[in-house]
Amino acid sequence: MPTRRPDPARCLPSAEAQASRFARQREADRAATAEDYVELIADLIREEKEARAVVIARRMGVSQATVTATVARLQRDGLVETQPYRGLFLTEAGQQMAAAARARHELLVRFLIALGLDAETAEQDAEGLEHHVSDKALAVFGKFLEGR
Amino acid sequence: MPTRRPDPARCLPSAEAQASRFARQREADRAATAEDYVELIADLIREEKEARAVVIARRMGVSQATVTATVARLQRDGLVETQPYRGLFLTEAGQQMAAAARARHELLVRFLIALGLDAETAEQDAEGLEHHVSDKALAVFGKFLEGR
DNA sequence: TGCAAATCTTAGCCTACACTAAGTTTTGGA
DNA sequence: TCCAAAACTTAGTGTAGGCTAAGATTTGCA
Ligand SMILES: [Mn+2]
Ligand SMILES: [Mn+2]
Ligand SMILES: [Mn+2]
Ligand SMILES: [Mn+2]
Repeated sequence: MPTRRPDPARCLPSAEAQASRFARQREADRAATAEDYVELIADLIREEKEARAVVIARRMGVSQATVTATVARLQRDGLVETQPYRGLFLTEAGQQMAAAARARHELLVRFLIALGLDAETAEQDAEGLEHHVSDKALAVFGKFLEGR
Repeated sequence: MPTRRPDPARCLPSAEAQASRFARQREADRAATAEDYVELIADLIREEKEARAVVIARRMGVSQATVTATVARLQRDGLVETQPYRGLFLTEAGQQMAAAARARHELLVRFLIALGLDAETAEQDAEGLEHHVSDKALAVFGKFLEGR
């Protein structure tokens, strides 16, 4: 009987490796709200010329007070600038984050649809997956799309 | 010049549709910690006969105090039972959640690797993606795996 | 042009999930 | 057997991201 290597799927990773995966996850979680906001702000500016807090509240499904608080954090973090009653604006950093978020979002949606998922589910899933997919995985998805 | 339908990718979804996607996302986010804990607890029980809080702290990369607090919530939510100095146990509901989490996790890893991603990145990404992938998407991934 | 409605802010509250520091309890080995 | 180390809990703190209710400011239209 040959000594068989344990099935990797049935074998725990080292504590350190696992801990660092979870730590990276927590990182991504913390960044997710910022990404969704700047992506939405960029979309609104492109499609409707301005990004008003009311509209963001409506589209995020959240109260206006929550938007005020969240935007204050985004401003503190140098992603957004505000002029009350005049909408929100993205800083350079905010525009870069928005562009990256949009690219990830759209690639994911195209990938999921190419695999046979319906459009609405693809959009729904992409909204969450986009924050947890690595650049390496995105590259692999892109390659899949190219190869039909 | 034919009237052309707007490119869906360049067109905002309705406020209601978008809000409900984000709401679903927030749901998934809230469930993620519980899923990771019960999955880990199940793995530890299977691989090491018991799931001690210390070990969970080490593997989650988190303090023991954090584990105490989180486990209290899991217990409150009927997923886990505890006997101090004797490890953690899963309730029926906890076992079901763990099994589902494990299945999603493993399918995702196999899928990512099949697409050409390296194993470590696949594991890293799966740890986050697993909480945001719908059953429909998983079904599609499974089909892809079957078709080689 | 003036005021009602829309927009935005403030105040006060809550939960989840992190942390450190300082206990308490259990266990196992000399 | 007993005591030091390991395991666990408690207390106190902080931030993110939600909420409602109430107040302030601006806008637009009658
Ligand atoms: Mn998103
Ligand atoms: Mn998005
Ligand atoms: Mn996970
Ligand atoms: Mn997992």
